Amino acid sequence: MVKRATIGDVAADAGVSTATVSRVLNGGAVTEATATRVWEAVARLEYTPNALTRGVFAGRSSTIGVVIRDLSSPFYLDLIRGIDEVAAANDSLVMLANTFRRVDREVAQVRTMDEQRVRGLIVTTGEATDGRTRRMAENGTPCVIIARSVLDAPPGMHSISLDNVEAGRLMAVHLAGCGRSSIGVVSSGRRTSQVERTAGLRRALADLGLPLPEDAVMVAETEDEVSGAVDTLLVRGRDRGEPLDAIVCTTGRLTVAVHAALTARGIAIPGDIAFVTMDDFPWATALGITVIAQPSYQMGLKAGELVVDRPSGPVELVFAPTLIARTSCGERQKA
Amino acid sequence: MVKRATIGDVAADAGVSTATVSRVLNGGAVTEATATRVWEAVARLEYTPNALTRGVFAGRSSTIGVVIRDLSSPFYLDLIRGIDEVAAANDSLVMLANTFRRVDREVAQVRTMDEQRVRGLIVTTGEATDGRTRRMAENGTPCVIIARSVLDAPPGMHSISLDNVEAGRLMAVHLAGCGRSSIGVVSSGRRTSQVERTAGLRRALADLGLPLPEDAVMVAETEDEVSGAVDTLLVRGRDRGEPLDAIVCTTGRLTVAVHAALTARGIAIPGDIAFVTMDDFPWATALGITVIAQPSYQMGLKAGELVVDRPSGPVELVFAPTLIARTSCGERQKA
DNA sequence: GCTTTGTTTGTAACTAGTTACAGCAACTAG
DNA sequence: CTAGTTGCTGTAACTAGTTACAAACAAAGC
Repeated sequence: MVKRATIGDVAADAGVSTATVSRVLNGGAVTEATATRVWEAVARLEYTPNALTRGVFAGRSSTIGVVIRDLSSPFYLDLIRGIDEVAAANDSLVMLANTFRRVDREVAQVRTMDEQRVRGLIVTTGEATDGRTRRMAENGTPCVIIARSVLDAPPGMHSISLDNVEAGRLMAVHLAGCGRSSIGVVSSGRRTSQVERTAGLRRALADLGLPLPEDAVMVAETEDEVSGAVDTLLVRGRDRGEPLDAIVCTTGRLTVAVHAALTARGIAIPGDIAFVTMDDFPWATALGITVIAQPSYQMGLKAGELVVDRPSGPVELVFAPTLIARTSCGERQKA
Repeated sequence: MVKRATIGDVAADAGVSTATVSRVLNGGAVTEATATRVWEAVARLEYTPNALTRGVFAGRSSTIGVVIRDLSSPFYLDLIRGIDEVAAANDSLVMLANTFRRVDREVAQVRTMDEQRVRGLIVTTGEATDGRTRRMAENGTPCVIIARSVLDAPPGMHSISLDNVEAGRLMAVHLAGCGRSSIGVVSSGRRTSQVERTAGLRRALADLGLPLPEDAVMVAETEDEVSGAVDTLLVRGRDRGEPLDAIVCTTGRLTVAVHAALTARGIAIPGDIAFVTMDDFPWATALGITVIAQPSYQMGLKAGELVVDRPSGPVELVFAPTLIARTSCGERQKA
């Protein structure tokens, strides 16, 4: 095992002090002749500076920490790509952690990010680590909370989310416009984003004279629970005397499962039932699925910028969703 | 901005030396009474140890570096999930970088990983950084090359890849079994994995008495080039007097584009043309697309283990592909 | 009571860098 | 010919930890 060259080795090889080598590397005042000798030594010894040591002195590392709830979701992938774009433009790297939707892992990962003295932290959604992220912000580490708005955020603590109420409204208006009136909802849980989307949907539906009964909303935590949830929705609609003519899914994570549950029952989309879901994905075009898209890449870009630019106050950014109409709600197609 | 507590602050608060605090934190010989006082001081000051400083002393950081060519690919996402799993089990984190398929970015990112003194590096495919990864391996940083086999690997340099020839063979046997004989291939480029898949396909096809002409293979570097490539393939088949009855795609990255090109021309799958592609994906079931799956999650797991376990010699792992038959090649469906 | 032994703790050197400050040479000005 | 300014470089202190070594202390054995 070959030992790596240190700044001391370079200094000895070039016949100067470590201070001079440091100045050459970081652009201080040095003679051209000295600089040349140092650069030659750097090349000769294949010297690679130690970012850890630099970080110790600077008080923080140059990497951006990202804690993701669920890496399998395309939304998060695009978000990461946005963050990574900003990181690359700032000679930074992304330190990534996946919590697999588990609270204990979220706590551990955020703690580790703090220990790593990341230059900024981007978390989704960080309910369990609110205390630590606040403290990190106070310690000078900008924290960006994705998909949750933060009450009384201290300086350096920011939030980026989607206008979920508007997302629900877009779905309602679109479905009503397609002549649907009996709607069932599959939601993934009780976190704010899910609740807001359902609330937005319900409110807009009511405004259109189409009330959404409480029992027309089913929660499915995992993909396995989706099939049963869809069944229940179908039965309840029939019992109510208003057989379902539309299903809304409030999370992109369950789109595949809901679609599969519908087709497995021989239900035609949109012939029998209309289908709208959250988050655009590459295959949606081929499948003709109408979706509410989040500008996930742009959200990642903004999150990265908040970390890099370090605005002094707390920043709260709410992005607008857009409906991408395809054929799954029985839309009239253009020729 | 509140300054973070250091080990010195904890020592002062507990009335002991920094050495004792360090021993309490890392499990050295200390009196129970002392340990209690130190832990109380840690809690009181909300002390979070600095992983950078620890890394400086240890000579390396505790994070695993991962350089990915293209984060949009589902194959890489599963790979990362596998690596992340191992990292989490070892109190480690994943430091991620995306090269966006650009060589200059790959060089920069691998260099940065080296500067970060990552505990191990996992790269796809790292052709441009072969020299540096070899040196890193010699410096004691295990490097795992994904999707490329490494010649004369030094100790600590490993490779994980798919049996690409076998993947091609599986496609050939399956298509022949479905009665297809005139096959066109869309490939994504000239890198080894692509070439091997095509070669495996061609060899197996020849063994079955179905030669694959050179001009039945088209390269499409990007999604935009796919439509034209498919056109060319179709025309050439017709000109040859053997209209295409199957299209093979040798990369998961272009599956959507090839599928879209086919359906845009009103071509029925599998009625007019059979379709097989690489890499399984969630929607493949709904769409009935037959694929060659890579055990990407397992590959990530193994990559992570190679970094954590640091086997002494070079390790070369080749994984077997599996064909997942659905309906896109005109397979007989089970009742 | 003195030596031996073992446990606990502190001092100081070490990791690999950065930087404040001082020193020294060279050049210009008076 | 001296004084002042400027520019380059080295010394040493600093970042926040870890650890080798020595010292202090108590308990046990003789």
